[in-house]
Amino acid sequence: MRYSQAFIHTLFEAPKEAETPSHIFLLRGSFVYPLAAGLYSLLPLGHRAVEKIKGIIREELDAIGGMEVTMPVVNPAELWKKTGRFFNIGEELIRFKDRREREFVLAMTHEEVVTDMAKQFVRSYRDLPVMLYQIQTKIRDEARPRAGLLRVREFQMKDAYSFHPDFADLDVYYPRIFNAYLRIFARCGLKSTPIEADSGIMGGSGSHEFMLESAHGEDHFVLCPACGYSANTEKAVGVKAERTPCAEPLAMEEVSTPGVKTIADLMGFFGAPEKHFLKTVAYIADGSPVLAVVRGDFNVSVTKLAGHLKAVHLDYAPEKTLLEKGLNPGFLSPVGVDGMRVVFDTAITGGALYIAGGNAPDMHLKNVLAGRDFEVKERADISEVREGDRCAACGGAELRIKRGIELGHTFKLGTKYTAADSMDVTYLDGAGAPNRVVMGCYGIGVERLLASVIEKWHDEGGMQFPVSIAPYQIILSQLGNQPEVVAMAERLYSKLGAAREILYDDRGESPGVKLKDADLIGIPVRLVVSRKLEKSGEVEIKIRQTGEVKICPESELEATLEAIFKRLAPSIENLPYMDEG
RNA sequence: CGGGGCGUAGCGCAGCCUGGUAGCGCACCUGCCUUGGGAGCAGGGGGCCGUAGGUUCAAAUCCUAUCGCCCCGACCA
Repeated sequence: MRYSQAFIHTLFEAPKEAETPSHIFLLRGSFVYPLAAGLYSLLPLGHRAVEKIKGIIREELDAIGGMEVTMPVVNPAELWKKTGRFFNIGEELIRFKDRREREFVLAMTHEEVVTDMAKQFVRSYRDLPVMLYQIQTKIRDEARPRAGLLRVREFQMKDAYSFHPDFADLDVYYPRIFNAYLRIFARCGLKSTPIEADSGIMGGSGSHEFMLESAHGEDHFVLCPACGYSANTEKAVGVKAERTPCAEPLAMEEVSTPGVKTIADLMGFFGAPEKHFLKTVAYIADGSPVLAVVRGDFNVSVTKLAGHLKAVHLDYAPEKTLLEKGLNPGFLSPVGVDGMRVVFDTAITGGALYIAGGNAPDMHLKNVLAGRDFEVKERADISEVREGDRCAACGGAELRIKRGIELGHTFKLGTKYTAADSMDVTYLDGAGAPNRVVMGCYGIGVERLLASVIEKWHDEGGMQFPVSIAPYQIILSQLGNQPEVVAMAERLYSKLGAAREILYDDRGESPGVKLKDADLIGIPVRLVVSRKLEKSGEVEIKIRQTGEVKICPESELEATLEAIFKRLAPSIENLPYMDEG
């Protein structure tokens, strides 16, 4: 491609809304163009990079037996009502009616549609297992799109679905997709960290998120530096240091605390550390109020609490509801609560005295003792791990909390969508008996992956693409418009263009502009021809990621490039592969 | 949805407080010149000042409403 003919319009200055590196460089480099909040057009450079990523995904999924399909974005609401998601999902799911008043949704994933296909065509155990995938537009009306392509409302997602005769077969298949994911990210130049994720009813090792460690990530995960245990913060389990029981339990007493509500205020008021308090938070779980009690130095994990309660909807209880129940926000307490479900965190043990709310305005209770002043009927791990908690897996090291971008998610779905009360998908086994189909689902956000690569691979001057997903492998910068220089550039362009994708900067711009643009758009290998080099029959080769520069005789150029590209190709060796049995 | 910030040319900004012919840099167009790190000279095109009301002889500027965008938080099947 000749730059002079290309639809590439780089910006000297970034639009002020851009703050994260990937957002800034995608805009400046003419990769994307914003249409509205969270909605972007992919310009030619961005489009090409995304197509490269999709190519890698296709290769890896085809290699483990996947078959690509295409499914509609507009889905009949009826299908989504069958699985319950029409009702369970909030405003993120766009619903509308067509001209005949029939209800539809815009698909945010395709479990319903693909399961409907499976229901139609999977009849026999001979049809299983099977894996179908699609790379298509998904629509989610996100509350807050942000950071360019990292979180958007319309995006391409690779979604894969596997169907199995039973759980054992899914367990056998799962490592293959897990390993394919590791290869996909590695081939895009990223080191991904698979972490245990919340898998709801499935439990165990049923779900993994593949994280890229990044300061601009919006997710947090826990990592044990000693044993390698890693998990989503919401799900991660840590060892909670217990408080030592007091020798002589003092009697509970009321303390007037006008306007003192938060743990921080209370610490000041009582002159006691965080862990001496009980933090009581009121939720509404599927319509019923629930109190969650954790120690003052912990926070409630909504995920763990919802999992424990088996609740679909879990929200903070509105102040109004609390007052109706005779509860006072800011002074909540497990003491003296009747007729309401109260869940205690496992950190709250007997023997130690606590300071709790008084369940009355402007009042707290001192010297509260579990078992004496309130009953602990229900105990569960409902608190979030903290940086520095000890690892529950190896018992030794202190857990670290990292920020990251979720690149992909693998999930043993089980029978959530194939169950009788959902879409009811069965097949006949060898004995002619009906059996329930078991599913797995596996997603990757394609544009987010592009943005993640830039988050990882950039410097002050711009992007530094891995050769595997760069929109062009080579940029040929012609510096000087002397006939000999032009002739040499043209010669190289046609000769190298046969084997590589090459962007030939033939513009009449000054050298500074051309070189800055080459850096900005991050093409991995830059070739320069100039008057000086032309005279000696040489070409300059610069590698964008490393900054290495070498001068190469034109006659040796192809062999030299061959070696360079071989060296630059991302490796898929030594990844934390799962045993495929 | 809560908190904060911003809407003036494609991009970055000034002008607004104190109302009076809409400006600067980059980009773009023409010509000359120039080719190793965002060159030079000369000429030029482009804006209902987000939108709608109001105040006023007069509104980018003051008032009201509304829409949009960004950041932090909540939320994220």
